[in-house]
Amino acid sequence: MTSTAGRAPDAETAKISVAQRAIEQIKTMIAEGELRAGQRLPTERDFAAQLGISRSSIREAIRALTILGVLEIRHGAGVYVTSLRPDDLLETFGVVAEISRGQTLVELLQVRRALESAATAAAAARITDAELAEVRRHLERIGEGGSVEEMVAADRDFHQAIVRAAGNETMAAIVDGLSSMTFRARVWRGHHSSGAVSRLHQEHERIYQALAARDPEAARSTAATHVLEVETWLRANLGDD
Amino acid sequence: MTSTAGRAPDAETAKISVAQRAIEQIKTMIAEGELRAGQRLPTERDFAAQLGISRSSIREAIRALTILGVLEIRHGAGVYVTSLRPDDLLETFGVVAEISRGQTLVELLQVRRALESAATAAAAARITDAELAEVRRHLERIGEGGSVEEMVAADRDFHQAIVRAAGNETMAAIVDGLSSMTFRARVWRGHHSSGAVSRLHQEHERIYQALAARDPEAARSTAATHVLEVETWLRANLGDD
DNA sequence: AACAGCTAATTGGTATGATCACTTGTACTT
DNA sequence: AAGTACAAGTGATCATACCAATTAGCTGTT
Repeated sequence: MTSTAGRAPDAETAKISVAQRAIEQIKTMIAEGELRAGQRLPTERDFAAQLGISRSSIREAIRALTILGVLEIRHGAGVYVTSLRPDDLLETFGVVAEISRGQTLVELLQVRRALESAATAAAAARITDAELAEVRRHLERIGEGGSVEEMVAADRDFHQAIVRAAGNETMAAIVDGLSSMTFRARVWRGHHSSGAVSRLHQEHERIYQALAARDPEAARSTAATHVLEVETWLRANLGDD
Repeated sequence: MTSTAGRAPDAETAKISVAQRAIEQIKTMIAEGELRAGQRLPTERDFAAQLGISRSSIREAIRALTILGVLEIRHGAGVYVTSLRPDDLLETFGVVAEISRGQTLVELLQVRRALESAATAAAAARITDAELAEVRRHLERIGEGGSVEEMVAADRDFHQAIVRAAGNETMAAIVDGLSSMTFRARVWRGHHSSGAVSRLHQEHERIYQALAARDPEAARSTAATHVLEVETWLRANLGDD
């Protein structure tokens, strides 16, 4: 993929489909700066003719790259290259979390543990008062109780605000994709039915205190502990799949 | 009939495209176990009729999910659900690394630093003698010199073997996608022209020693230092984009 | 009966053209 | 001058035909 794109045109690309080749061509155009962020592509009809393939094929290529967050389609207006920023490109990452089951969910949480603890530590070192206040607001939303949906949304916003404060958009996009809403809901429901919600509250509070104290090491360990709690819960409830 | 009648009058699925709805339906079928790993889907013609859409549309949906690593198409044989394992689902992750530039590359390295240091620490705690020997082999391949391509391949194999030894396939797949071959080549060429290759060698050696000593903390810090070295180099050479 | 090779049915891949739906710019109306 | 209506451009969907790869079944030989 990386290596074969630019080189030997015949050997590698001979057997793959027309649409696949079109995908590679467009990717190469972007990688080499021929197509830039925000730029408009030729119309489907023109582009198909230009590449010597049918409209069906170029459409498949365009849709594939749209799925990957590289292109954006505006009905009636044309096809454009996205901003190519991490949050565009990593949107599909969430699909993994959505359809993963069993052991893979545990593995995903381990990834989240590594990333979120690093991000929370970084956030502690550079978070602004305004950002910290926002984190506080989400924390209080969680404490207010309410429907599971509201709790889940507040929970996500809490962690998202922290990770964003770390100043690494790429990491934020990945962490965000790692935990789907349906999975978060499962965790909350599970903790609710077992009366363990207070434990989550405590952990959130500790994370906030570490951030407020601008203590990276405390932030790192409290964040890791929090994800680990979810991890442990999941291991004990894997039978539900 | 399939979509609008079956569920709530969702404002969500009202405006999205036919193909997009088909994608969601297939994903839901997989998430709910209606479609299992390795299972075969109806033929394009049957499936299209079943969902009440055209073959073109179902094809777009199928291709999109193929790109995401969820489905696998076998020409003449049918469409199948993949293993749904992380290495299938995260293959597209590499696209981000391929087309990223500038600041995003730095951010990607920071993600890699967090993940690879965690994975290397885990590997130190559980690596087998056989796995350690494999790591050693790749390390010696790097030391032997040779073409840049060979060095790059050996470098990738070295890190890959370590991350795999951590026992988390998901993390391994992500880390693997984080560093494209073209980027690795850039790093090696850059260090070669500045005579700093020996620094990379030293770092690799230290990582290996930490693994051989089964010392997780040493493994964590040596791995982090190594990625940080690349990170620092990149910051100083961002003008090349 | 067992096996090899060929044939035909099955199924995905591509192409084409028609038609629908959305966006945008422009000319017209008020 | 502002707003509206229209028309051109462009993506969305569909239907159909034909090409290409695979698979299963048949045929023929041994």
